[in-house]
Amino acid sequence: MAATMKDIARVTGLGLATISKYLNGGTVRPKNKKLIENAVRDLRFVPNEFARSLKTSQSRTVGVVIPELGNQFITSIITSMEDILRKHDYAVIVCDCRTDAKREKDAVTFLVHKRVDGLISMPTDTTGAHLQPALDAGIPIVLVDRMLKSLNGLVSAVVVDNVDAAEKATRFLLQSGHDEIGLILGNEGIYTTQKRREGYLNAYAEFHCKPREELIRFSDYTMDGGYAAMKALLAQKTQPTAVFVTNFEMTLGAMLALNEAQLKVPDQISFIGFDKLDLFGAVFPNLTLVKQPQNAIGECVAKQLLRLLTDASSGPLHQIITLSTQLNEGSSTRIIQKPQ
Amino acid sequence: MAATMKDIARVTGLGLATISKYLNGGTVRPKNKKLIENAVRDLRFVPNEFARSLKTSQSRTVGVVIPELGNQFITSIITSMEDILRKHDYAVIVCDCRTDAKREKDAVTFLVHKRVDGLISMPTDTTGAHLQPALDAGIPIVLVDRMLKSLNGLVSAVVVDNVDAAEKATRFLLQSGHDEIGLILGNEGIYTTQKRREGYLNAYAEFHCKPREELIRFSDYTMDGGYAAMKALLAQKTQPTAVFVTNFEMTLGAMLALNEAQLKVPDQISFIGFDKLDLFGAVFPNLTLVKQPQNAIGECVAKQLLRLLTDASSGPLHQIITLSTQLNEGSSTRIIQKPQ
DNA sequence: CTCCATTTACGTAACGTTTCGCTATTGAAC
DNA sequence: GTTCAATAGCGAAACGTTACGTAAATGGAG
Repeated sequence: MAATMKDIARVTGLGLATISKYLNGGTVRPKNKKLIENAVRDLRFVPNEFARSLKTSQSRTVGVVIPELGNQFITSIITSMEDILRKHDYAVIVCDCRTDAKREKDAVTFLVHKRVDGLISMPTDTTGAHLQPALDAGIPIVLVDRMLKSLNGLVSAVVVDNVDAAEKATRFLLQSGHDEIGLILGNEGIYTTQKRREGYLNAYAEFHCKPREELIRFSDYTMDGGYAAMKALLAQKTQPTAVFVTNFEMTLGAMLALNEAQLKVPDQISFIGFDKLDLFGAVFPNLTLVKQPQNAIGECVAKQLLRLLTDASSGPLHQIITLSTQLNEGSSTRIIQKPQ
Repeated sequence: MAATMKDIARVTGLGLATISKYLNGGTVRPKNKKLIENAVRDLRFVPNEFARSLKTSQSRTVGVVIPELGNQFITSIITSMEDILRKHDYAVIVCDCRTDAKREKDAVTFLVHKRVDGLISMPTDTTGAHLQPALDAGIPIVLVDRMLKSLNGLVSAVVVDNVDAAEKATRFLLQSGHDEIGLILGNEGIYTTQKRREGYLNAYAEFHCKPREELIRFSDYTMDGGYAAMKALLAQKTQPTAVFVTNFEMTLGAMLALNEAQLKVPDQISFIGFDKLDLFGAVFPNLTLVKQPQNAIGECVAKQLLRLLTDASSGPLHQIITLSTQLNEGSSTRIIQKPQ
């Protein structure tokens, strides 16, 4: 049915190898070039990717394993990533593992079997064990948002400067006179959790003081988790005068808890959230929040992977790239007089 | 490097065809079965999908073309769809076309060249012109959420009963005594827009009356669009006593406009939104809204495509499947005494 | 122990590319 | 009109499967 290179060869009277050369950007005599171009058009020839893949061992396909497609932070990264990769003729296979270790492992195996050329992973655990099959197969890997120290040197990663992000937010609150700053973090074992905690403590250290332990709540990066953590903070005898929440979903949950408790922001409590997404504009206008550069992250991941996929020579193979965040000042924080 | 079937044949002393037969579920003598299984394990044999695809002309891959990955309604459909397809060993290539006709067309061409076995499309226009390359290539297509009448019989589709959905919502408001019900729709040319408008008018007809034309606002299914449309409704001399907004993003935008106008829901205005997503739970608890069965849609799409991909015989090839919606009563509407 | 109907095994030819190692062609310089 | 680099073109052998058509092995019946 569909035309093959053989047909082109027959029609043009040229050899198979010549057609192949032309199609792959090689130079052929102008006369033959015309000949081939006409035949390609007339026969509606489209190269068979299967045969090409078989010969070259490349699928021009990359796999993406993420914990949750419903997460806007993630989809906004994927959008810009996919855009770039597709421009370079790479297809993106998305696997949602629903924050489940088994599904995550299965997804990687699935993708390795599909013979993707590269893998992008936002790991749900801290070991990175699920990546072993890809590592064994020699498939280049780029981690997103979360490092896995055990895989240092074996994979690339694109993360944000989490320490700095948390430091900036916390410092901002401290400078405004707050000293009882609640901190709502994700799961204790996760990279971003640890870094953000570190930044928070650094800021306190700058001000030569230490936060009460009870101000730091580990949660799980979900809306419900954020809600519960905020409730717990409010239930304490000494309520915090400000709260810093460290991801999008928990920010929503925490705000819900504040609304329920009828606490006015910023009059009764100051608030800094995380991740600037369109949505916030609608529901909580003017929240002060830490803005991660999702587009830049997506682009960076795509470019990093393309580099690994093409010139495997230039520079050190694997890199850790750290992007910086911004503190977007809204009107959800206020300056207080510290009662002395 | 990697083991091939030839290696298995050599190690076991069996023929190539026998190995192939076993791998494809054929019966071999128990003794040979053991032999092969051992060899497969020892050599870590994994079938080469490239070669397989070349022979069978199947990629075991499906393409998905959507207008916007950031849209939660869409991602929730994709999540359940991808789950099922992957279980059947199909990879899902996602192409976000950003509601852009050119990108949409390019995406389809890209996927056809990648030789996907099937295509899932949520069309951004009403012509379906972008699907031509897939149609030409004989690739089965399943439309999601939006029908294209011009393609009737050529593609399958999974939609919800939009007429009924709008009818229920509007009827509910009419029964509560409202007769000035604002309606915020999407782009005028789109399938869902037309159907939802139809349902709204049907409900009015049941009550033997007609809405004022100015109550019906066409917008564009974006948050900003919803915001503007709501503003426009509120700017009219006769303000509606209730509003029905017909998608998720516009619901957010409309609520924002209400908040800004300091209108209390439902005391000053009754409100029915669209699409029940986790998020609403947090930001506008207890909104009355039309709930579309995203999971069921995703499942249905996946199953429909799998049917087209496998037993191409059973039943009529292409089907239009209509799922029903639910009206989730919250507390954003109230019964009013119609001033007589 | 033979025979025959069933199973199971196998050799081989595709599938449509890319690439290696040559040979043929080209055209500028003499 | 030769000669010689340089450039283009070519034949054929892979890549690793599947599937067709036939050949061989099996084992119950006679």
